[in-house]
Amino acid sequence: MSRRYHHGDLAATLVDEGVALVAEVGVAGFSVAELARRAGVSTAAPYRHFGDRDRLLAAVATRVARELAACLEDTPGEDPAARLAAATGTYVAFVTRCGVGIEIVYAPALRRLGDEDLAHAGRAAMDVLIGLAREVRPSADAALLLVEQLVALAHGYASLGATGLTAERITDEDAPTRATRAARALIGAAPEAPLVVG
Amino acid sequence: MSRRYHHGDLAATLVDEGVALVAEVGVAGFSVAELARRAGVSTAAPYRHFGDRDRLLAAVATRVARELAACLEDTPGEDPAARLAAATGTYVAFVTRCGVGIEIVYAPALRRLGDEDLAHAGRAAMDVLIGLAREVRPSADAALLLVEQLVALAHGYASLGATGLTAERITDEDAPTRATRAARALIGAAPEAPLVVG
DNA sequence: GTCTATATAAGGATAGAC
DNA sequence: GTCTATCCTTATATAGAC
Repeated sequence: MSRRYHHGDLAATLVDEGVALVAEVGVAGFSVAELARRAGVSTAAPYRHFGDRDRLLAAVATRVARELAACLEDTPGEDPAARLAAATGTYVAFVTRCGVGIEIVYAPALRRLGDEDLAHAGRAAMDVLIGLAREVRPSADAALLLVEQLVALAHGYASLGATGLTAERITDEDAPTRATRAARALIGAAPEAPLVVG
Repeated sequence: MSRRYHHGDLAATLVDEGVALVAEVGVAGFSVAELARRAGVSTAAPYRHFGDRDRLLAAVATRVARELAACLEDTPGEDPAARLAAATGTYVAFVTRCGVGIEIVYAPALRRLGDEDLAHAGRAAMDVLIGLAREVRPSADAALLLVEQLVALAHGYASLGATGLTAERITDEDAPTRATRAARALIGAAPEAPLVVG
């Protein structure tokens, strides 16, 4: 029996393994060579399916964004405010687990590609949060501002939790729980009217 | 007149240029080779002053942490709460300008070195924020929790501002201003009692 | 579609000359 | 203390065989 591997769909395998690779080494550590190694093919093989490194990474990013949107959508909660706070925690948990968040969609190298699928997936993920925010903030502008604040908060907790600023920690809660707590405070705070761009 | 450059203190020059290099290409883009090039010396020269790449980066990180502490200390404001909110904005402005924030102190590669100066500089920077927080939160635990939340928020705004999630932006304010606004909301929110680690 | 082999480039690090 | 020269590793990407 041959040790040779027949890939029915190497492209799909590469995206699957790519998500796992990013989860392990982060976006910075992503490399076509390492990905090929894990998929059990030569370093040249991926280039038959994706023109270059960035297009392959964009495909991985699209998959990640879709999984993120699905996670956010599944977040439970008793009322809209609770769901939104919990979704912030879900976001942190997702980034902790997957090594990357929504910022991959806006990575300069990938933006340059103008990938439609990627842009759409990124927008879909944000739309989940915006939908929840609209239920706790009357105006559309206030809802967007709140989402911006919560995403910043979540992104920060995800980064700090990973690198370990938590040497300063004062509780035994994990990063997602602490992010949820902070989100609750922010959601509960009285909204200031944002300036609308003229 | 000789084109030859005599460095009275190459070590100091390397740290100076290292800060500028990190500001330009980020921590990920930091390289001894590029730094040597900018200092006008061979790629071997830095290794006479710093054992390896990480020790050189640690020296740069220490300098960055000290500059950050100085920036935070200089933040003006009418009262403690206003100063703390403004300091959050200052942090975002610093990271935008210097390409890195307090997380460099906790980078795994550098933590492994156990560099005393670096650890001290990092703690000093955080102590500025903790000092301000203690003026707006009665308990030490609540103050630490608030600092954690504000640093997460600042870190998130700095990252998103850089990568451009601001495609979603609804105001014409810059990232530091928006971070200050969010910080104000968080500081104004009623503190929840944090769990103390047993 | 996949492989082998190769061109090209960058970086970390060391040995030994000066 | 600094340079030149070199080695080793890693990665992107392509050409041509199978």
